[in-house]
Amino acid sequence: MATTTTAAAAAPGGFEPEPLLTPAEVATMFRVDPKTVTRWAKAGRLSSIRTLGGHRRYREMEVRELLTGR
Amino acid sequence: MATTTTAAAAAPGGFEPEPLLTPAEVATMFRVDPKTVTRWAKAGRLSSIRTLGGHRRYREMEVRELLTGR
DNA sequence: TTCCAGTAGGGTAATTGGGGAG
DNA sequence: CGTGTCCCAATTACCCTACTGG
Repeated sequence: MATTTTAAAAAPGGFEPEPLLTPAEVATMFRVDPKTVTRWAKAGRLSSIRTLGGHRRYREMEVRELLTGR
Repeated sequence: MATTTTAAAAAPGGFEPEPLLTPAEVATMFRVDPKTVTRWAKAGRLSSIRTLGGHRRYREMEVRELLTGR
């Protein structure tokens, strides 16, 4: 496997899996409580993807942009 | 339009093989542990195809729909 | 055939969601 | 108005050993 630096492909169909972050990871990045991140998602300030069990996952790209000040 | 197959793998007998994903691939897409994907399959939340050795394979189409909130 | 990363199990600890009060 | 903390139930992550897939 020639995984250079941008290793992202996980599906053989040329399908690109999107990098996601857990609530705890986002909370750490913003230096807030995970509950606060959940509130942001509920308020629509932050888009979230749900696991089949109901847990939230956040787009790394979106979080990075918000951290960078957009 | 006789064969409107957009672009699919060839199969003897005009049979269309369905794109399948491994537990690790599905786990990466949802940002969860492969064991969690197995749990989803056992709970019936996600349909799975079993290999002759007992390993599970998942339909890429179904996984993508679940990811997109379908 | 051998090799080994990945998977299936089971069991237990850690996160998360949701509500609600401060 | 926004955040951190408490509760409980549900979901998920990590531990191990044995077997499968390419």
